[in-house]
Amino acid sequence: MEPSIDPATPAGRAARDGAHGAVPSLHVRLSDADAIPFPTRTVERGDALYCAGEPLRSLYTVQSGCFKTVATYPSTDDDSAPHTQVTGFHLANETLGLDGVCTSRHESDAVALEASVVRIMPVGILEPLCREYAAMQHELLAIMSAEIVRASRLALMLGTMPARERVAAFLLDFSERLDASTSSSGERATELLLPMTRADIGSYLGLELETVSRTLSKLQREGAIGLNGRQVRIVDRTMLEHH
Amino acid sequence: MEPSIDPATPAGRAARDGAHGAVPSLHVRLSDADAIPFPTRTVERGDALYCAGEPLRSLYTVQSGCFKTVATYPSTDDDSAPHTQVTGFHLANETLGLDGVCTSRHESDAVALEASVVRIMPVGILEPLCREYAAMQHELLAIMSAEIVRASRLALMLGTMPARERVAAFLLDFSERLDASTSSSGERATELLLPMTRADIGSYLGLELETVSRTLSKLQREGAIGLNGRQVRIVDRTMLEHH
DNA sequence: CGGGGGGTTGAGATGTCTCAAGGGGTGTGG
DNA sequence: CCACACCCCTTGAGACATCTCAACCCCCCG
Repeated sequence: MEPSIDPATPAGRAARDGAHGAVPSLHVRLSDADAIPFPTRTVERGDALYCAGEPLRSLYTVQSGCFKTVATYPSTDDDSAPHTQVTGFHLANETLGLDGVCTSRHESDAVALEASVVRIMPVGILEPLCREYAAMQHELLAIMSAEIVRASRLALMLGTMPARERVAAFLLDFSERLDASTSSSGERATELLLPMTRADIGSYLGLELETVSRTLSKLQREGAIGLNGRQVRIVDRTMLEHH
Repeated sequence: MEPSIDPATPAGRAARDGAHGAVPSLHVRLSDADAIPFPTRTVERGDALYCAGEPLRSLYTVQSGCFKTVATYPSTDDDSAPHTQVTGFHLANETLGLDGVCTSRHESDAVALEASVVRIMPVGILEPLCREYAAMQHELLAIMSAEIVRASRLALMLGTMPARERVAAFLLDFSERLDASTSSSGERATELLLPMTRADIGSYLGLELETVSRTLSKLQREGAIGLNGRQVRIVDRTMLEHH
């Protein structure tokens, strides 16, 4: 029995083409909802949009700003500190709360990394709406599916890549999504202002903050990026992509 | 027909019950589809149910047997070997293909680890059906959400746990799901017959197969498990859970 | 001015990987 | 029926990446 995963099949290539070089991303906007007058809410930097365990009332689309989602996981029951990890960063036009649908409770905390605005889409309204409009239902399913893919890619990255590649992939992905969020489609952002700390990045990438810092410094020394605190300039994109 | 997300629906409960302490899991059955005469298909051990890149025609529910899903990811474009990883194992009553909805193409390969039977649910039928029946729509959303949670937990595990905890969590999760799949609810399976190789486990857990082997051996020496090739007996559950 | 959060960098500890050898099983062809 | 090949698993020893601990800096804010 040979599982025979053929990386050269047309099918395999097609799948990868959509993936780009970088990692997760693939957030999608619930565009059909644009026409609907959902209310918005402002969240200050450091405040939680929702917390793990709270009943799920709504899904949220980021209008402006940036969030991190943080999952907490008991340290296999008792004793010491529970495992905790940043499971994602969410920029404008991306949707938050999808992981809570299954249990009707939020599975993670969503914390604003800067002053942000979200559009509130109550699930009690969203579901009937989706039953009415096929396109909308399909889009919701697509968004959820994309989130599955995003999480799987994160897992793949955490399972297979060394620190350098993880950080590089993170930067590339972030720049792409920054571009997508400003809808200045075409070229990608080359000047990034990271709204999160090194510790956040490390948590997301499965690294210690020192490792993140060191890796960024090394990328700078090698001329791949410019670095000034949270200001990052992507100097040599191919250097980040190829290895 | 209950439009809102109700934590007390059978689907909701099923989803939560699967969560438990261990890691991923959280597969749910599309129970409402039981009444519908979807066709089935038999897949021989080692054969692919679908491959990455293929257009998404159907979702599949495992009737019997076991699958692994394998994601391939180009090594940041060119040069050497592409990253590849087992992103999940799927037992009876669990649903396959969810990650393909967003792109209408499968994102990974699904390979049978033993002779298996699946129920085929064409998306072209499933979506209209869900528009008709609120409960079914909700259940599909819940399943997809559960898959997001599962993938996030895997990422969390890969990002934060040492080898020993990963292997222990894997065994506990597998035993729980084995129990769930045989619907002998209540107590959990204590005697496991793993259908996958050490390499598969390692790929899934972000470890080398040698590390998996060593870790299993150590767990055996310490009296937490009994080990005989792919036959695993869980001797001391708390030893696996608590650190 | 003092304190605290965030960031950088160094040096040693350590867990996992890598490379290598060897031991069963099982299927197949002589 | 044996022999061989192949896959899977186990175990060892050294290499290496990342973690851990620690010191220090900067900046902002009270």
